[in-house]
Amino acid sequence: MTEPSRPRRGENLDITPKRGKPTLRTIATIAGLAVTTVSRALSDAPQISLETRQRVRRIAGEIGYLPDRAAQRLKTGRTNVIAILLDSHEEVVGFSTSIMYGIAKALKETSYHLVVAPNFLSTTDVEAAEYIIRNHLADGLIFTRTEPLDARVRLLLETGFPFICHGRTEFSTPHPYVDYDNFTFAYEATRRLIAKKRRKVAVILPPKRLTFCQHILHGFMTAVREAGIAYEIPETVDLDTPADVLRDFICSRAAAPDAPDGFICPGEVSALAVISGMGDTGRTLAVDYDIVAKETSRLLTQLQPKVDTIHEDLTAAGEDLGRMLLQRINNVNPDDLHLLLPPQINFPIGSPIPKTRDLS
Amino acid sequence: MTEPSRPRRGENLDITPKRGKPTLRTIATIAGLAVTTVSRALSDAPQISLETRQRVRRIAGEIGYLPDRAAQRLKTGRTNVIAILLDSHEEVVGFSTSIMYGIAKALKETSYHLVVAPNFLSTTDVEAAEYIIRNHLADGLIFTRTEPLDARVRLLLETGFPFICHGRTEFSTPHPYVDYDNFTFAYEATRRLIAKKRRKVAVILPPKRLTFCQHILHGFMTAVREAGIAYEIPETVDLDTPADVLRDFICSRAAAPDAPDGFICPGEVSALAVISGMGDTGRTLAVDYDIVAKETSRLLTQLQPKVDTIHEDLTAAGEDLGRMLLQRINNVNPDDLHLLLPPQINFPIGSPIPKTRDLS
DNA sequence: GTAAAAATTTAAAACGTTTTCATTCGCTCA
DNA sequence: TGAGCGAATGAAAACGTTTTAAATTTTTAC
Repeated sequence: MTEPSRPRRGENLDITPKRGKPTLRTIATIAGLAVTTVSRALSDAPQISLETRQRVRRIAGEIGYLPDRAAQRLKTGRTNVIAILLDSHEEVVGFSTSIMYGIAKALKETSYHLVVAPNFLSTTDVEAAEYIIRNHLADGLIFTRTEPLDARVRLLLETGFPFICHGRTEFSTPHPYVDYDNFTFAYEATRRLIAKKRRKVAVILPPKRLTFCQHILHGFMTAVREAGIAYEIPETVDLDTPADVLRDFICSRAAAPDAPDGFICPGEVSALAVISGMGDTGRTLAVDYDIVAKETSRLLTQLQPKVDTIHEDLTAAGEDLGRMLLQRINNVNPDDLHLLLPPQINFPIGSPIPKTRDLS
Repeated sequence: MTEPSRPRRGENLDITPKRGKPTLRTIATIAGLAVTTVSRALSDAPQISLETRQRVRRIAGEIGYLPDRAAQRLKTGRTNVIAILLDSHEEVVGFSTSIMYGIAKALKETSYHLVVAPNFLSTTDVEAAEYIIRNHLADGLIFTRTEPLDARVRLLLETGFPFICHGRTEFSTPHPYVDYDNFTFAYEATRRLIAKKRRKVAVILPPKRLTFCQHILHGFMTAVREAGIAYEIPETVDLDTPADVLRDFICSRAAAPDAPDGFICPGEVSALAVISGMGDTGRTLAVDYDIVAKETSRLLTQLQPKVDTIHEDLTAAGEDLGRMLLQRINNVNPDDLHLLLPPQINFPIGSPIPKTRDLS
């Protein structure tokens, strides 16, 4: 047996690891400590003496140490990533971008990163969620536009994978969500039109399968019934209908003698389509008819003669989504992770309204 | 020497690893092979016999094996991730979303994921790029809205980190890019207005620091000079100006006796602002003035009396960006990774134009 | 002054891959 | 027959962490 090739203590002077980046071992060698101790010192473990902790921190800072995420992830099983199912539809201007911007804001000072899940394209949203769980691509998942019995929610509840969604569902098991109070949006929007003496109001609803369609419908119907006025709910178009199709529909409808003289538009594009369609048949906004629109960007601001708007702050929603998902990952009770964001009404409202009547 | 403790073939029946997920070892045990061989078989290494290869593949499929990305990443140093610096501005409708959608499309069948870099928010874009390089957060980087001497490009060229950008620069070192032919856009747009007998044309330029501002200006000036007509370049507003401010500007300008009767709008929001502003002072589109707008969503389609548009397909650009970045990561020569996307002109053009005169 | 207890530190074994280097096995060729 | 060869497989060492269990030092208690 020849001399063992293992270097004795201090013998290995080549501190720099293969790839050039400093590792725990680099710090350990410099400080004359064990890797274990360094690891503990950096993660504020209890047993490390204050002096050692500070010295390790200082060295780490000086040599620009950054933990290797892959190694951490391999060891701990945590990815430090949250994923979002990116929506392909873009009828609400800047929808996904605003949400993502907000999420990124919430993740800013954490160790988490945001990955965009390759959901769309010949894959359903459920399959995308499945993909994320199976590959353990993230520690948590965010998605939007929920349905009452959303298949994604069902899957995630079954597997116990942490998630939060933008929009409510009707599952009996509670789960985290952030939603916008679309009931109040629709209720106040409708009352505004009624206050402006409009006598037949119409609402452009979101696709029926989406939960928030029910909320808007509910708010709309409540106001309409309270006032006892005529109303109209177009069946052949919805909020996701391309602008030109929607406009053509409005055009044809405007020609009829019983055409509505008030419109609730829960999206800026639909508002533009209505204005354009009505304009084509000689109707003037604020004279012959009125609109209350949901505003999510600065698109409508000041643009038209005067459109009443109710604002929905999607970036704020994104920030809440990110923050609350992190809480969920840290085992906060889902019952404490419900948030209903209030509409920001950009016109004077009349009599006080009953508060949040739609929370089941 | 005592009996070695290594289990004999088939002796270790505890196939399932701690975390429940099948690993290479699971397959190896089932197949009675070494982990090495399994790894090779799955990665199509040359020395493995066809029979073994097929058997391993079959078993892997049956037990639902998925490689652990963290382990691969730790071992190989490759992250299998590409990052995008998300732009916070959203004056071009759906800009970021469309690009990301395209990138995701390009990444679809690869092992790559897309992460959104936490760039914005009290951090400059350069710092965001630095962060990504230092943390080795991704194998490649995508960003948009380049400047002629873009600080991000400079940094990335220096460090040799793979990247591709949307927009050109003026660096002498070649680097991959995808760009839209904004020269032709502006040139043809201007010629269209001239053909419509407009006698004074104005262009809403992007912020001056951006490269594509120069291209638009160049195309505009070329057409204007060829025709020898009057023109106007507003100095106080640009494409990133909020819609309401832009509209107020147009309003005030429209009142003057020397107001333009033709507008180039390289973005849909600016087109709406112009229409609104001109409308406020009693000017009618297609009668008193004309617009040629760049169209990136379906927002303007059919909406207005008749706006001439030139289309820019941002999703296609995103797809090219993703595809070409992967090529760059695989060491394709940067000189071969240049792409200039042609405008899609939605109106009849007159005489043939010289082709791509703007490529230096 | 010593034994027990507490406070620190450390060695070594994982996590699941890839990769280097060795080994086995059946052949061919002298 | 056995050296030499190529094809196929395998053992073991990494990659950079975290964690379990053990060892060391220091403090406290008597």
